[in-house]
Amino acid sequence: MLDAERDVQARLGDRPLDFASLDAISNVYRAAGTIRRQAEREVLGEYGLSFGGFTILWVLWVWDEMETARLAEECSLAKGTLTGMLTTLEKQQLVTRQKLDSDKRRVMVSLTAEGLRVIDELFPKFNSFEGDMTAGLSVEEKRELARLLRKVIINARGDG
Amino acid sequence: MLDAERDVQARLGDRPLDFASLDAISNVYRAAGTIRRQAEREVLGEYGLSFGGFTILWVLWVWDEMETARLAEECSLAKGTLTGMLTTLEKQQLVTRQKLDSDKRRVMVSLTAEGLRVIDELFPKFNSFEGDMTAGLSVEEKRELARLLRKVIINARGDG
DNA sequence: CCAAAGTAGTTTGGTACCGAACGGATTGGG
DNA sequence: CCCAATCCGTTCGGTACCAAACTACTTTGG
Repeated sequence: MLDAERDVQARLGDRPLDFASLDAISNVYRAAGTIRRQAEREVLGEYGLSFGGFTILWVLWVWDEMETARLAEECSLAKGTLTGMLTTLEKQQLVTRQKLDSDKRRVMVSLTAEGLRVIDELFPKFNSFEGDMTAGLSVEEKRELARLLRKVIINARGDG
Repeated sequence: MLDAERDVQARLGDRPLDFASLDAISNVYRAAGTIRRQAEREVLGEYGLSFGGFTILWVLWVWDEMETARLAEECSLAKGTLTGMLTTLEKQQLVTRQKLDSDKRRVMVSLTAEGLRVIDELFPKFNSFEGDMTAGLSVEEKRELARLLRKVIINARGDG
């Protein structure tokens, strides 16, 4: 148990709360925040990328190009947020925007050659960092972790 | 499998990457982001609280009062960030700051009566939301999820 | 046709959040 | 003592992020 979990138990253990859900969801946050900061410091900082910016490059790497609406969805960002981040990435010359001929409201985003070079070099480093973050877990445990989180994600999306 | 996971596999499956770690860590983020937004919309919004602000109130609820350095650590925030958020919470009259007599650089933070009232009313709602987010998981699975995340958290802290 | 409704991305205003620089308070070696 | 190093919280400059208002474009119904 983490110190925090123990203290919560000591302080609130007599209340009619759902502690199993509490610990699970609290730890999702603790994990995400801690990993994010660690990633920005150890891996992304030297490339001048935020975690969000990295995610955009990664998504474009996997899918080649994508319209902004879908990209915002994939990156779990509000569309207004994505606009700003794409502007930042455009200034860094890592992505380009192009209006669609078929519908001039829409915008297609893709990696530049430099963007491709960066994510090609960076992603293996990031993946190795992911390995470090899951050190001590067996492959089966990693899969189980991914599986359980998948259920949580679907629940969270469902009510949206 | 989530669509995103499937597409990654299709696109990068032939590369020498650690996919078990990739899926596990990616899903930690997806889950955290999705839950956070959902929580702010469904539970915290009506109280005018951000997720971070709520976390501060929650920590103070469990520990009664806390110095800023420890509070920042518990909430996974940079100390500069905490200063701003405490100012917001002070304006909302939910917390108070008090310099220590023994060391005038230090600041003790505690809930106001109103802050206590709010978190007392809000936390059960939030805990019920946590239950919704883990619907479909057995108690054992929730514990397993918390356990696996705990290992990740410790790894992430360790290198810091 | 064309106006009204709908859709897509951007702009805006505000909070959250970080790292680095700052300034007051404390502590320790000489 | 004393001042230099250290320690704390705050301030500062900048990005990330959201929701809501806005603008430009497309679709639809009469």
